[in-house]
Order: sequence, then structure tokens, then C-alpha cells
Amino acid sequence: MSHLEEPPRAEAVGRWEAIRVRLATWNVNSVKARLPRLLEWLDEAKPDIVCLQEIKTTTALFPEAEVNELGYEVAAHGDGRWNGVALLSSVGLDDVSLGFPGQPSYAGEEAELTLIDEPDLRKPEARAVGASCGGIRVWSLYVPNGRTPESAHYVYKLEWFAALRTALEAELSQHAQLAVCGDFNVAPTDDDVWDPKVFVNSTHVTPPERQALADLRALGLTDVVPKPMKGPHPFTYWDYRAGAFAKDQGMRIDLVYASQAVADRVTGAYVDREARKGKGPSDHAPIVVDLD
DNA sequence: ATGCCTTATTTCATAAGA
Repeated sequence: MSHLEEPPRAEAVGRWEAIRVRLATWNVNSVKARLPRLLEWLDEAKPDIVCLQEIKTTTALFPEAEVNELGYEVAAHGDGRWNGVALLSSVGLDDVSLGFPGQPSYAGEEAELTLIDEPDLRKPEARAVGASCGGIRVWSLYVPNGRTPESAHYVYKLEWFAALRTALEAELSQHAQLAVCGDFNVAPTDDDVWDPKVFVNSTHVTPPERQALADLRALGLTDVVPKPMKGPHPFTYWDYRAGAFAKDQGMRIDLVYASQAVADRVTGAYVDREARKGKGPSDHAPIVVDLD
């Protein structure tokens, strides 16, 4: 992006540690529909590690060759129509985890429609992928939406957060350098939505959801709040409808939660709202975090 | 204000998103 400073060059020290790293997270809302925009953005922003969410395709159909050509290794985790996450890295990609231990499956209304009656046999949805990249343990997460506070999906969302907390506690015991990135589907505070009155009785702002985030931070994770580039709020999502982006009617629901060792390395963080403009954008903008 | 929904699929209708 022409308005941005040149990214710090990743200085690889072997495969395992890169001194200066540009880390990004982006809910692309279909990696296939977004491929031209994604490739263009990778070429311009030049991140070293990228967490993608809502790839909306299968692992096998991820456009890996196109991304490889730009110098990234790929760990994709997708099971079809919805969800799906991926990690791209130019600084090594090792010890890939598809999902996390104890990750719950959705057992709400939809489960009654499936052919699998045994809850234990239901596969968890493709909402988490982890890997070690350039000396950092990185997770790309797509937290369940929750739909409405009365729904089974909301219960699932809170269970998902609780299981995530347990998994991240174990991750932190193994990896001092940990970055948990993605679409958390929760606005941490009222300042993180364009108008709190609009969200009364909605998901994304309820006290239990915000407590779930607080419980993650209590593990020792820091919310790396990006600069908004424009306007007072670092929103990362704007609805496609009603000109929400033009009016900056957005939400901050995409987050980077960093361990202390990673948080201490942050030299800059911003929301790349340029990627939300133009033809065929995602409804989310990428977050870019520079580490030294 | 950088353009007033978009996506994938069991498609000309629906479910999901947040």
C-alpha cells in the first residue's frame, strides 16, 4: 500500500527465528472470491505470516499454488461451504495443528439434520489452525458467530471460548512467543462498535462474550490494538449493506492476542482499511502487526 | 463517503454472516 511504510524485511536466522516479522490477520470472506484481492494485497503489504479466516472452501481446493508463487508456505484447514481458516508463512511453517485439543463441535439445531447421531463422531468445524512460523507459535481462529443470545449457537460460542482458553493455557506453557489472531466475533468494549444502542440484545457485545475475551487475556495475552488509519475507532469489519463502510459504521471484532514476549516486540499495528475499498472487497479489513 | 449486501450451494431460493 502506497500510504504505508515499507514493511520490515524478515531477517531469517535459520528456519526457526526471524528477527523482524510482519504478521497479519484477515477474514477474507471466501478465499476463492477474494483471490485477486488477496494476491494483490500480499504483494503490496508483504506480510511474512498471514492468518486467514472464512476461506469458505475445502483444504484441497485452497489456491495453494498461487500463494506459493508469492513465496508462502500454506497450512489450510477447510471443510466446505462455511468457515475455514489458513496460515501463510514465508518464514517457515512447522508443527501444524488442525483444530485445537478439546475443540467442541456444534450440536445445536443443525445436528438433528445430520446423519450422524453420535455426538462424539461429529467433527469439529474448521475454525482453528496453528503452526510455528519464524520462531512464533501462531493461531488463526474463526470463533463461532453465536447468531442470537437465545440460540444454541450462542451456547456453542461460549463453550468454544472455554475450550480455547484451556488449549491456549497449554500452548503458553510450551511457547513463550505466541500470537493468537483472527475473527473473534466479539467487540471487546462499547467503543469497539459504531453505536452501542444498535447492538442491544445482540451477540458480539454481551457480558459473557466479553468475559470470555477477558479470560483469555487473564492467561497473559495482550490485545494488540491497531491504529485505525482514519477515524477514531480501529474497526475491522463493516457490513456490506447501507453504505456502512463509507459512514464508518463498523466493529472491532478481529483481534491479535499476543503473549508478553510477542507484545514486547510490537513496533506498529494498523488496520489496512484500503483493502476494504474498491471492487470486490471482503467485509473485513486486514490487521497488520510489525514485530522486531 | 471511494460507493449503499455477498457468498456457496443440494442454485432461479436459501442459509449464514454480525
